[in-house]
Amino acid sequence: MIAADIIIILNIGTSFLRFRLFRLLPVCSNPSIGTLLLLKLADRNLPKLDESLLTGLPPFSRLERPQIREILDQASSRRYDEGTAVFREGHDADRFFLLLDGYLRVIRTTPDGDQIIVLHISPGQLFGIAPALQRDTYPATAMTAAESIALSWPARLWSDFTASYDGFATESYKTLGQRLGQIQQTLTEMATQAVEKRVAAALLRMVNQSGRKTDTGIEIAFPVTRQNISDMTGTTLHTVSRLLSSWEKQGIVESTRKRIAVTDPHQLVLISNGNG
Amino acid sequence: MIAADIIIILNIGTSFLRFRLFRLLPVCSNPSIGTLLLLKLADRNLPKLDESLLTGLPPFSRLERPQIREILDQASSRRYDEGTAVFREGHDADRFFLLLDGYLRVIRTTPDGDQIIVLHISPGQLFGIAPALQRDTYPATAMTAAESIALSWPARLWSDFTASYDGFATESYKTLGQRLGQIQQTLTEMATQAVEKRVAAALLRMVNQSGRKTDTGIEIAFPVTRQNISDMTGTTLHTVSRLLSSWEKQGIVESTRKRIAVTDPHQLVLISNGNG
DNA sequence: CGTTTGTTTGAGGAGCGTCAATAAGTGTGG
DNA sequence: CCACACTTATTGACGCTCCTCAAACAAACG
Repeated sequence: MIAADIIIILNIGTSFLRFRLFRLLPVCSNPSIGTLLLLKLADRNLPKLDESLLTGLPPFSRLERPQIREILDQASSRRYDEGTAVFREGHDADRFFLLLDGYLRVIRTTPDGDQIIVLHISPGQLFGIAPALQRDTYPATAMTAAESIALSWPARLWSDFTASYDGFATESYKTLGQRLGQIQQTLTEMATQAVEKRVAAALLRMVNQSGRKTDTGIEIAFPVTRQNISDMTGTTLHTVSRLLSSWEKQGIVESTRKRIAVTDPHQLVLISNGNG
Repeated sequence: MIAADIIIILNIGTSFLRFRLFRLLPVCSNPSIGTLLLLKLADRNLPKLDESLLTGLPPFSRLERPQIREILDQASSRRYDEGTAVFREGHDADRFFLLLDGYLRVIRTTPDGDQIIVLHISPGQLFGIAPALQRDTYPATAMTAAESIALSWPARLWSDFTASYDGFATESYKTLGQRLGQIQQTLTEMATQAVEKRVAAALLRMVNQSGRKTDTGIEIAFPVTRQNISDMTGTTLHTVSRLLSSWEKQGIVESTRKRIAVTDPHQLVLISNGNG
């Protein structure tokens, strides 16, 4: 599979690569050696980015190709290794971003060092849109959960974009609204549900947002540690480990180091609803 | 004091009343018999609402009087008794609102009946701005914590407002951003801090947002029950009651039924920071 | 003056965090 | 290729917070 990808890429060249990356975006991204090669290219901005990169995405869906061309010409693209920060809480919010490939965690840190994961960002989503909310600093840190590539624009372009491009503002605020709803959802869970339900719900959320099928079940498409899950649910890695062990014995999940697959999602839904 | 208010109102008539309500808005609203009388008037829409009602408020601060006149002419005003819902979670988001006087709680309810208070809304703030985020239903319930009065407009006007009035969109999204930040703050607290700190922080937030000075300390300007506080902090009314009792013995707070005053805010800050 | 709503306080126990020790997997350098 | 450091995961023992259950009291309200 991987070998085939490489050969195709080398033979057909960059135009196919662009198509391939584009094709991957709307569905769940499946980073392979193929896309990673493209990432290297995009990293240097060598090939002009293709319009098809953005055509399917909500903020740009109503735009014509020339407009998308304008937008892309003003974008910088960059690759980030796993575990690096795209921007940090409190820093000047001078750019806004679009995740092309990979996965991000949005993280807040407390004064005494505890951190919690507020939400995850999947390919195709805008992030770091503090400028849209008239903030001059980012309210949270964006950290890559896997190797990622993102476009970015200077913050001052936000007002140009919303003014010039029909539907850009509309669609952007729509995703913002969804994100707000999601955080509220997490908040109520955190406040009312027992740890077991919260962990089950967190797993389900990741699986729904970025699950990919394997032969035995659905696996989360980016590396996750027990510690990560405890940061999402406000508990400790020990408790998460115990829960996962017990679920593995019951045949609900399978997991190895940094990899978790859900084999019986239905059962997990039952647990998250309290009928465990 | 109250008697004086009534006399003044009856003598001077409605034009002064409007001024009075306006004057109260930018600072902390101090609902008295005087404003309540006005509320009755506004309730029936009898006197045309005065432009000065909106002049000081962020979303309208950059507008000229004729523009504000236009906006007001399209508004409905209504009074709500304490404990009634302005709108409910899941209902059609057909209007957006501005709180003129009173206090609101934004509440989410879980399937099994638990509810949590996501945030409070103070006079002068927009709320129910689901239309701005392209939502067709409200994501939460808005319930009055005290007798309140609010203006509202049909959702379809939102796009008109943002298009026609300079700074309206900017300022609205700014408050939205602040609100998002506040929810994230609450989320991290909920996930990382012990109950005692969360309750202390919740008290401080209410005091900062809507505290009014009394001779012994600063009191929260709207009715709050132990149950309410437990809904904000994800605990039980019993635990809150125990905490308040203990703080009262230490001289940090004073409280009677539905009324809480903080007499030693500094001490409360220490507790919320973990140096209790 | 009875009813409703809000508050206080106690007793008991479970959930889950803390402490601790070990093991398994991963990457690095010689 | 092995030795070593480091990260991640597992599991047990212990005990403190804080929830649950229960009962009585106080304030508001018609």
